[in-house]
Amino acid sequence: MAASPEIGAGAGPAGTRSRREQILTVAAQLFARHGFHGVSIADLGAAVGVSGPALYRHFPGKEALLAEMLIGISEHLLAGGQERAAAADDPREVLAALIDFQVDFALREPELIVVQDRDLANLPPAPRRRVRLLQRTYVEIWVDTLRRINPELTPESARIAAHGAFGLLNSTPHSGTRGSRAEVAALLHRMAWAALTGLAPRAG
Amino acid sequence: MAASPEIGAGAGPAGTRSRREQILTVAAQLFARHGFHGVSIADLGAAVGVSGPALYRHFPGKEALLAEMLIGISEHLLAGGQERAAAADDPREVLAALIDFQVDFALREPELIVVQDRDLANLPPAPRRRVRLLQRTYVEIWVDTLRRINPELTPESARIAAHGAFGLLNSTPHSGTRGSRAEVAALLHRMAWAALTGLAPRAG
DNA sequence: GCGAGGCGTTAATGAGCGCTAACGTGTTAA
DNA sequence: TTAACACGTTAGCGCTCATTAACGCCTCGC
Repeated sequence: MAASPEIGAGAGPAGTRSRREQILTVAAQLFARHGFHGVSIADLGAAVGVSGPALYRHFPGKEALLAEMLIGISEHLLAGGQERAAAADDPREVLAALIDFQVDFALREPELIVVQDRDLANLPPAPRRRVRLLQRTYVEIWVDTLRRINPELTPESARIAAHGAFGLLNSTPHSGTRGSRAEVAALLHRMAWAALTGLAPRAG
Repeated sequence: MAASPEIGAGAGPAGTRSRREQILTVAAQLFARHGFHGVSIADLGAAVGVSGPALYRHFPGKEALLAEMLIGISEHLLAGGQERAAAADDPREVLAALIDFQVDFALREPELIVVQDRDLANLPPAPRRRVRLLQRTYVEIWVDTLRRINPELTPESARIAAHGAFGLLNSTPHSGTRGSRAEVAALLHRMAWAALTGLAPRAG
């Protein structure tokens, strides 16, 4: 229900904030369940209590709505990643903070996780490039951190490992999140940590 | 390019095999790139060199095509999982074989991985239930194996861990698979192994 | 030789969709 | 008071799409 206040808070008069965010939140849920093409403008309007074309008072079009959503997600993740990367010197501390951040996001906003990688292809070229750039930059934070921990790791391997960690941490939409939030978070954190630090050549 | 011969080889006269499989293979690629609703029957026909409604000679409809594809994937995975589970007594051996099997599939057929979890929602209720059941059964193989290795693991945790491992191993479509097939496979295998066996309470 | 059926074609139908147009209403500011 | 504007409404346009209809080959078994 409650989205992070940062995400999707674009420019605009103060009075429109609420409705815009309501639409974005509901759109994320519907897109996550039925896919971008599986949700019509009419569905979207009905879900927020208005009907159909009223959405054009808030967004120039359906694709623009998706664009704002996905760009908001990527910017949020990148900002969080940069913040964590700058907050500590020890790369192992940074990695732990990055994992915490990602698992927290994945548990709090599973719909956004789903939409982000499923409907990226439905974006017009310009915003798609923007999202891809933001995502790449975010991944690079993880890659750099991994290679500071283990300098023998090639960039290729580090990138594959980072994507693997995202897949692991972003598996929350698949497992239903029945257990207690904190327990699931701890479990996923330990798994990701083991997966990423198990990369170092074994001592034994 | 080359799909596992088992997948999608349904019943039918020998002469139709080739075309049906060609359609299924091409459909997987297009669905993976553009999503089920983003690919029209005309696109699909064009991609195999025929035009439009010719597909109705081989499938009763677009959704039926998707159904056959997804059911084929789930059956293939389940069969492979059952085979590995029966091939060894030591649960650690079984787990290693399961990981091998999954990573091999994920590297060989990344499009199927993508379509399976993205377009499950576009299936009619009946085949969707079937796919879900097959998937659940496959997951249970992993859950059982994990709990045989570590009896203190609760079913809930084991299920979350299994889904996490799938997310990790199925991350291949995101990382582009540039490196050598064998190296990537080894890396993902080590990560999954570390993530899943790191669940045991540490000895130290 | 010939009927049956596998496999393809083009044309048409009907539904759903994104989006625009035209219009109504309440609040706000000069 | 009234003009501007934010925010809704319903109709309708134009397009795409899945599906069906009607028809034409080519290749068999007889």
